[in-house]
Amino acid sequence: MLDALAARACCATAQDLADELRGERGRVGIASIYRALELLVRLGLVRRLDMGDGTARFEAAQPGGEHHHHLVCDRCGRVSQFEDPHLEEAIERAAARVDHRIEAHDVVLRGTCPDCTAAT
Amino acid sequence: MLDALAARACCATAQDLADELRGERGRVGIASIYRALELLVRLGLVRRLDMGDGTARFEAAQPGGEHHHHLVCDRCGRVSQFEDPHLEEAIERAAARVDHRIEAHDVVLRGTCPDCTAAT
DNA sequence: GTACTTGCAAATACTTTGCAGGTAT
DNA sequence: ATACCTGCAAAGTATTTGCAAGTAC
Repeated sequence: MLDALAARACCATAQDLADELRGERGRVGIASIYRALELLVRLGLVRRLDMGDGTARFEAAQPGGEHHHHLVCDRCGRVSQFEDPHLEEAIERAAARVDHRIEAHDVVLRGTCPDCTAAT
Repeated sequence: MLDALAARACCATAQDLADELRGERGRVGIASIYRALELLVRLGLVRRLDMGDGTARFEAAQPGGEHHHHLVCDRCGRVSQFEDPHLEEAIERAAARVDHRIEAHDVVLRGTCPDCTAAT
């Protein structure tokens, strides 16, 4: 049940998840959402990420260490995703060069999405 | 005056800035900090960034488009910075490949800092 | 005086916590 | 009955906004 909520498209806010679950089952407290998410994050099944809009977003962790990064539209705020093995590799190398023991990384690209560019 | 507050080491929270300014001048409202920061961000002199701890951080933008990225310690929460031209280049290439018009990017590496590794 | 900035306090998120009631074992 | 999970409501943070007072021109 808890995994089911995380197994959706791309990153969702706690509110998104609450709305979706309220459609499927009856009453769902927002607190339960946060509690479940906290657990899942601790288990490494869900990643929590911030994209500068003050609200946390959550997304299911890919099984094979596989993961994507995010594009945020400055205009409409929409978040989409992309993958780039070459970038991934460059990050690995950068991570090896610093004196921290790196375990994870986040990349966010900000700009204007095609829709908003067209709507100008 | 406003620039002076942004011209500090690495990223600072609004609260940090308020504390610092209260030491220099007398009373400073937290609201003024946010108002000044909002203005500076809009002017492109300050960058706002989130590192997943729910509180926004601010840092002065480097003049020459020069910029660094961040390392966050999972243990102590300390934030440090690093630069990597090679990574920078890889990001540029990735940005060119997506269909958004990219104007900025953030990279955060998470892991354990040397101090915390030693303290284990 | 007019226009702009300021600090305080109230308002608004978003997230976490306390608690009483319900479910499962 | 015990232990756990839930929803609601209250508490806690971080940030924004309204407003009266202060400053600059």
